This record gives sequence, C-alpha cells and structure tokens, in this order.
Amino acid sequence: MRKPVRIFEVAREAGVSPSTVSKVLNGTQRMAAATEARVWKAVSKLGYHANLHAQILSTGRSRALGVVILDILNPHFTALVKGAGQVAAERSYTVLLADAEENPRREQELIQSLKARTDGLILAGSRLSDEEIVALHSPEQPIVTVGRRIAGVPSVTVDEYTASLQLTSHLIAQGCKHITYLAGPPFWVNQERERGYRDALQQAGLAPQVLSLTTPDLLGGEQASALLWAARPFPDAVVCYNDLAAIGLMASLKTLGVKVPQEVAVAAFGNHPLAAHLSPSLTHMEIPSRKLGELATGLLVELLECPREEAIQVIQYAVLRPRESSIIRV
Amino acid sequence: MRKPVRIFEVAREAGVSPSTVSKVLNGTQRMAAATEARVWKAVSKLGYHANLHAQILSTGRSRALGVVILDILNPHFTALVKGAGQVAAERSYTVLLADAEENPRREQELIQSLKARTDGLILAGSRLSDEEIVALHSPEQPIVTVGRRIAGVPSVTVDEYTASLQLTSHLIAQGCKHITYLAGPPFWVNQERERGYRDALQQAGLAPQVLSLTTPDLLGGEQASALLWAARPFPDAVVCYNDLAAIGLMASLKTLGVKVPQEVAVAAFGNHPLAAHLSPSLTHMEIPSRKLGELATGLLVELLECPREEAIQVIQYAVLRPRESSIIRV
DNA sequence: GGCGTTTTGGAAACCGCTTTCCATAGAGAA
DNA sequence: TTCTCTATGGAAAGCGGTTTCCAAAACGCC
Repeated sequence: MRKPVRIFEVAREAGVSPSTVSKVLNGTQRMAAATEARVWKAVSKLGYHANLHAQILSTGRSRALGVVILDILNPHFTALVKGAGQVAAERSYTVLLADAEENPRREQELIQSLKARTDGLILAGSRLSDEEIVALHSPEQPIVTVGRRIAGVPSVTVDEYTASLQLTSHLIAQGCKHITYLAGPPFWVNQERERGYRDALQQAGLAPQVLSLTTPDLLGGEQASALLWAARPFPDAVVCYNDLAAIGLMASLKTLGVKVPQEVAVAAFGNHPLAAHLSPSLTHMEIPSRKLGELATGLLVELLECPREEAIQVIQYAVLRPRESSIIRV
Repeated sequence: MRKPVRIFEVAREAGVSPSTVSKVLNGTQRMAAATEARVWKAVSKLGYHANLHAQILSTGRSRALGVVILDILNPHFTALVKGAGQVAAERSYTVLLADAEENPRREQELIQSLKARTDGLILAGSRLSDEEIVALHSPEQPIVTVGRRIAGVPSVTVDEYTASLQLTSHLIAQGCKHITYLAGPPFWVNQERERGYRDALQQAGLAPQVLSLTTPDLLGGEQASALLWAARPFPDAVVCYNDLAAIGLMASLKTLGVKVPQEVAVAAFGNHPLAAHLSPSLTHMEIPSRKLGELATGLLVELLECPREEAIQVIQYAVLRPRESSIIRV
C-alpha cells in the first residue's frame, strides 16, 4: 500500500518549501521560471495530487455543485442532469447528484449531505415546503430551484400555465367536450398546470373534472384508468400531469379495450424519449428538461462567482407536439 | 451571514474542551452522564454540525461511495443507481453519482474526482481498458465493477452468455432461420452476448450474421434498420444488444413497413420499463439492474469494512420475458 | 557605489476536527 | 487514613493543504 504523496515531499524533491509548491500549483504567485519548472518536475515525478479535503478545508470552496432530483427513474430529471453535467464541466465544476426518491425526509438528508460537500445546490422537483427551501438558501450557499417558483429563491421554470392553456386548447380544438385533468402532487408545477387547464375550459364554456394520480409515474397512470372508468360523464379526453402517467394510462386503457384517441384522447406534459415511438404516439407539451438543467447550472455558477441580492427567475417555454394520441380524424 | 458554529464554541458553551465534545458526539469515549447532557444541549442550542471536510481530513474516511454509470439516460443504469442508493442508505453511506456519458476521457476525470471524495467506487458499464481498471483498484480504495469481469477486480455481473443462449434459442424455437445479432460496444457484456448467440446458432446448424450498432441506444437502433435492409439474406429475427436499440429498431422498421414479429422477430437484453407497454411489446432477457446495484453496493461496503485479498465475483441470472415482438403464430 | 524597488521564496498561522496520551479526582481496598 | 485503580476530561499533535506576511536577493537608476 503506497501512501499518497504529500505536498511536503514534493517540496523536498524540488528543494523548495511547501508554500512555494502550493503557489506554483495554484498560480497564486509568480515564481522564477526555473523554480516553477523544478516544482512541476517534482510533481510529475512523484505523481502528486493534492488532497481534496485538505484543500477544501483550507479554501472553503469545493468547486462542486449538488443536484437533487425527485426521481432518477423519471426521464425528465435524467435529461435535466445531462444538461447540468455539461454546463458544470464547461465551467469546471463537479456535479454531485442525489436521488430524493420522492421522499421529503430522504430529500432533506441528501440536501444536508450535499450542502456539506458543495458550493451550491440545484433542487429539481423538490417536495419540501416553501419555508424549508427559503431557509436553505443563502448568498454563501445559493440554491436554484427547477420547477418551483418561490419568492426570494432563484429559479428556472417553464411557463406551465401557458403550456397547459395551449395543451387543453388543442384538445378543445379537436372537438373534445369532457376533458379530465389527471393531477400530480400538489406543488407548483401541478398548480400551474391545473390552473391553465381550468382557465382553458372556462373560456370554452366547458366543465372541469379533476382526478388525482396516486403517483406521477407509470403505475399511477395505470391505476388512474379505474378512476376514469368510474367518472361520469366518461371523458373524451384526458390531460395528464406527466407523460409517464399518460403512458401508464394508455397501456391500461388498451387492456380495457378503450380506444385512444377515438374514444378518449390523451395528452400530457414532458419529453419522454419514447413519446413518439409508442402506438399511438403521445401528444405532449414538450418540456425542455435538458435546457432547464443547463440554465439552472449556469445560473448557480453565476451566483457563486458574483453573488447578487435579488433572486433571478429564469423562464422557459414548452412546445406543443401534437401526435396520434390526440388527433381525432372523423 | 452567520458563520457556521465550530466545535470550539460548543465546547465553550458546554464548559468542556473540544476533545470532549468530539468524544461525546462520536461516542468514542464514555463521559459522565452530566457532561454528555451538557454537550448535547450545547450542540442543539447552537445548531452545531461538524465540518465534513475537517472530519474526513482527520479520519481519512468519508463514508461515501462513488457510482460511475455509463449513461444516465439508459434505464438500466438508473435502476441500478436506485438499488445502490437503497443499500447505501441502509448501511449509512452516501452515494455520489456521476454520469460518464459514454466517454472514456470524461469517465477517467469523474473517477479521479470521485476517488478523492469517496471510500470506494462502483463502475457500471465502464469503457476503460482492463488495465486501467486494475490500476484503479486497491484494498484501501476498492472498486467493484458491474457488467465487467476482470481478474483481480471484484465484480457483479449477469451470466450474459447463458442469457444469450436462452434468448437466441427462444427465437430458434419460434422457427426463425436467419437470426441477426446487432452488436453493442466491444466490451465484456457484448462479447458474452455475442458468444452465446453464436453458440446457440451453431448448435442449431444456423449461420450467424453480426452487424454493429453505431451506438447502443434509441438512435443506434433506428440507424440499424438501414443495415438490416441491406443484409442478405434479410433476417427473420434480430437479437439486439439492448432494449433501447430494439425499441429504436422497431420504430424504424414500422416506418419502413416491415411487420414485427411477422416479418422480423425482435428480442433484446435489458429491463426497460416500457418494454411491456409497446406495440408490439418487446421480448427480452430481463436483466436485474436494480439487484445488480444492490449487490454491488453490498459487496463494496463489505470490502470496506473487512478488506479481503481475493476478488469476489458475484453472478446473477437474467430471465426470459417472451412478449409479442417474438411470438410468431402462424 | 548607494539607495529604493521589485522579485522571489520561506516561516508560521490557520482551516476544523480527531485521537493519543496524560493528569487528576474520586472510589474502593487495606 | 493511605494507597491503588478506574473513571473522567484536557492538552497538544496531527490530518494536508493555503495564505498572509516578511526577509533577502536582485535589479534599475542616479
């Protein structure tokens, strides 16, 4: 077992002091070219790598960003992570990722763990209360939320209200009269989507009907078919909180012998990679997940490098992707 | 800006020395009940949290595990992470996750970054050479590979050879005569799958035909349809390296007007959550991704807590899930 | 050649916690 | 009452870097 090389040994090898080695390695202070060369030579000869924790302890900066996502099995969040990873790499930060497993207690644990290891956090799909999130945010250790707008906290979000208005209007334009909304967990995103749905229906003079998903995933969607089945009037269209639920729902409807879109049109929010590959292919408002990750990371790095008082809120827009699940040809 | 509380201030508040506080908090040495109570009271009054990096620097252990996965967009790896996270939490370790983005250079960077932050690493779907991986492994900082068997390195793998033998035999049993294998990247998993495929064909007296995916994902699968199209004889069945590729392939075949499974049967390896939801649903050898994550993490923790000389190799088995994409009813 | 600047590089304090070793006090034994 | 032993808690030396200051050397200039 080789003990790792320490800065002292590099210093001895180069015939200088540890502080000189540190300065050369970090470019903190110019040294005579000859000295720098000796240091670099010693470093590569000994294969020196600075001890990360000693460094962080000393400098107080880790050049790491924490990303906490709601559920790693949901493609929305993994795409977001991809975007975050890319921008972080460009700005030479390391991303430390954690999966909250849709569990607020676990989320808090992970946040604490990541807070201790990083310079700042991105919370994507948090299930914490607004107060808890506000309490977490500080100029020294900033937080950026994704999919959550809270006063005083920087965020990157989609204009979900408009997205929902558009998606619902699309169904109305298809001639649907009884449009049900399958609601997700009662957080910001769902609130906005439900509001847009209700407003669109009201403008068209239609009555809303909201049912709640047990969980915002495949299984929840499958279970929702039972709810729909019991609903009167039986809807001729469903707006789903996310596309995972829509996919589960469509699978379940198929086994029930309900035809999509002929008997029920289905539409959702998301950007599931297989939305276009299903039969019928799935209509959705495409959420730019990856872009959200990129923007959130960019914003966080910005906040770290020049702290600001006001909480910046970045807004993106979803795009309607009409597909077979909602196109009704009479 | 509140400065974080240090152990010294807790000590002062409790009227003891920092070493006493440390001992009470870590349970390193028994103290008089009254003293312990004073320390705990001071801790909660001041809201003290030990500085992680100081702690790690001092003890040399971080109680964190690094998990490097090939591609976070691939459900196989995210399921694996889920399993890893669960076991790590049970053993009170923190998982630090990194996405190698199928890029060996990036992978090495991430490994170095995680090596500095963790007590041990899990490499799932590594694209490094055997030599590089062996060089990374050491009893002090063990590595466990998933989906890769290398002499001297602990690993958790599926018996891919047998899995492939079974899957190919299944297609042969369906009466297929011209079975093509769509190969993935030339690493252990693909080698084993290809070997199983070849052996199954040979036993049946059939001729193998191997084509290579550009990438082992949706896009690669879509692009592969062109290769198939050009192949003579045109196959009546395809074994795909993974189910992402199979899904892409089936989508592409659909646009070409080739019927699955009537004209071409399709089968793959993996456990994509939508495999059963597609039309036609996808036959595959189900890889227990989550279980692999659990086992790898359990093994790694074991290795950390009682280091061993010999490199343990854990083996799991895949299960055939016959579905519509390969069931040919004449 | 003398003097004021720059360069160059080292000493030492510090980051915040753990841990070893040692001193003291109180309990129990004789 | 004295002595030994154990329970309790503190002092100080790390862990491995960074950074502030300061001294010495080298330089330019008159």
